[in-house]
Amino acid sequence: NKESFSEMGISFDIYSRTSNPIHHETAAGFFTKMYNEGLFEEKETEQFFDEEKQIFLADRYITGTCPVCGNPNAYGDQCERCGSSLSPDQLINPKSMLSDAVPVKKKTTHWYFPLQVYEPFLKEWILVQHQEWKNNVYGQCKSWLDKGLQPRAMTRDSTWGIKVPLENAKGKVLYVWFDAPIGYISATKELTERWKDYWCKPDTKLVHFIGKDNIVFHCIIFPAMLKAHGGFVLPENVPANEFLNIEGEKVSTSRNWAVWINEYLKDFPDQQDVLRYVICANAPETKDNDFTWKDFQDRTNNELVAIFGNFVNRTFVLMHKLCKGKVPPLHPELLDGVDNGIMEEFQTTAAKVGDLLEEFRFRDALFEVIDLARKGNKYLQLKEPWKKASLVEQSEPGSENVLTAQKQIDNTLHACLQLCANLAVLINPFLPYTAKKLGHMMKVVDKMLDWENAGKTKLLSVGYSLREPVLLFRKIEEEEILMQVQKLRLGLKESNKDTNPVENSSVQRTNTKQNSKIMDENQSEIQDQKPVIVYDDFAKLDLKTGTIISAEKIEKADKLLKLEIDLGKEIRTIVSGIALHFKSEEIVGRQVVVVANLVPRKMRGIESNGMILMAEDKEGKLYFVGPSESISNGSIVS
RNA sequence: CGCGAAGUAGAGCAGCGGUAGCUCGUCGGGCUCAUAACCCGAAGGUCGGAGGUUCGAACCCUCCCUUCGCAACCA
Repeated sequence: NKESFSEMGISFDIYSRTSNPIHHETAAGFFTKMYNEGLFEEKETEQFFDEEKQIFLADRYITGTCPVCGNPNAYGDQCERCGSSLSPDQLINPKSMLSDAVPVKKKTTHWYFPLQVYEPFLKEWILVQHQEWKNNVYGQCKSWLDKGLQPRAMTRDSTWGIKVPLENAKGKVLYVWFDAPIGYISATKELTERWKDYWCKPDTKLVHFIGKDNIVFHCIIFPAMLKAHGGFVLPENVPANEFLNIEGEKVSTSRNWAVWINEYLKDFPDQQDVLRYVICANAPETKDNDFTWKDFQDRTNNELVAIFGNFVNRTFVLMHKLCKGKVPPLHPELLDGVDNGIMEEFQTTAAKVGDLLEEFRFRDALFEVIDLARKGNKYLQLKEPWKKASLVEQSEPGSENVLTAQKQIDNTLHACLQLCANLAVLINPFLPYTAKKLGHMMKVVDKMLDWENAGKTKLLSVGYSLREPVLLFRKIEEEEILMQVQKLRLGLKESNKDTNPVENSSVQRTNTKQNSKIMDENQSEIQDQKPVIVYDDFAKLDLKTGTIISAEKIEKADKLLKLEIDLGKEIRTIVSGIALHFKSEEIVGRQVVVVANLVPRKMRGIESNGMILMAEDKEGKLYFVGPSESISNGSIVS
């Protein structure tokens, strides 16, 4: 959430949500303009309709006998037994899963966005003009474009979402992937009246930082929408990352398989940059990667402490010992190739890092910065100012040898100090807290850390006195990471046997996978305020307590668990989309609250008779809602 | 046979037709201003598997395996 970002030194110009009125307005306006210009195909399709329930049925909600293998429980889209792809027309004795009524064909109108119209444009724009896009992004786009794009419905029959702003569109809402990316525009509007400077001027570089699961929406559908609407810039790049796992397993906030920022900072106070470093140095830029605490320790101790921190520390210690705590003067007549070489290195590294950042190769960029510190260590080693210092001590004061030696020491430490200043500038985008600490040691203003100073050789003026060194990083001990790994494992267990229901939250889980993803991207949340209802509406709900007596994962469905719930008088089968959040064995025996009079619905062939109430926190973690103490099954909840 | 990405030393990555390389770790030696760097040396890889093209393949082609994502499911 926003606080965690902020604690880690990540700030937002705007942190918004798609439930905002300005977004509804913007998305509806976007649709209206496209509609008025005739950019949608209004298509009336005949869809199967359940007259009893007065609802349109998607293909998979129709069941019947498979014409191929005779399976009596085939679906309108596919027969699970023989694997044939079907259409509902082919089914023998079709019936609605919701009511057993025989589905009738009824007309429904939706607005389709003819993506195929923009295919030539997209092919040119992506396949020709943006060959520099990352493999994973380019490959997926190419595959979609090669297959040929299809018209895509931009509206849905649904009760929630942004209403289609047309008169004859009752019960129709905008498709989530139509309105969600428009949220980026809405948020900019919320940020500034001059939002057009960002969205409508050709010198804007629009970049979407996303995960690999959202590539086509940001590279194909949204750009096509922007192009169709007109007047907007298109994304310059979409450097989608792969996924980061933790200790070999997928991150799961609900299973508590995660490193929580607030807890991290409790265990590692003031060490934001260490985590930032490890995550960036090991970012899943080209393939899925793993965060391990061992790697965290290794990278911290061997790279941050031993290379970067050590270089800065030894430079400062030597400067205080050998140069009276001041930036020593430069003696050009004594500069040799090695000295000049390291000074040139500032510039080449700065340029390299800059280029890599422009190419979104953050991992490599960060490596170059550390590598500069590594070169600093080598330089210092080669020059051995401490040896010259002992020469100065042993020789006669004022002699030629002594003067020369001191001058050489000056040159070396001058170069090292300028290098430290450069390190501060170069590391600033990655490790801002470290850059600040360095700035403090060098007694410079924050302005010096600006990128424009990267590569400059005169960031610190001669004679300026600097502070005593502070250690930038500290070693991570073995016990610390063992504790973290244990914490992770134990945390996983605790969440399994956690029986305390969340009492002050009764938010029903309504968001789908898709809009929860959009939440992540837009940093927005689902509508947390629903319209007021009368008591009668509430009274219609038949809420009962029940105990989960069995839970099993459903084949071929990632997220579904088939639950048997003891409601006292009866055992109900309920299918629930929580398999990613809970393992079946860990929820058996739990008391829950069930909506008992919900329309039955088949999912993956299993009829679900009700729904389990869940609460979801900001992180997307799910909690069962249940009685605070054990209570007899079938008790009324009101 | 739905589509895409990935599979290279203990870890993380680069190489994408010409004697297998980088950072870290490991082992031995040197040096010491420093939270120990730096230098010298060593071990460690049948480049996911099997075929094929080529004088030559980690690299090109074919098939297969594994992982992740898309799609489907997600009241």
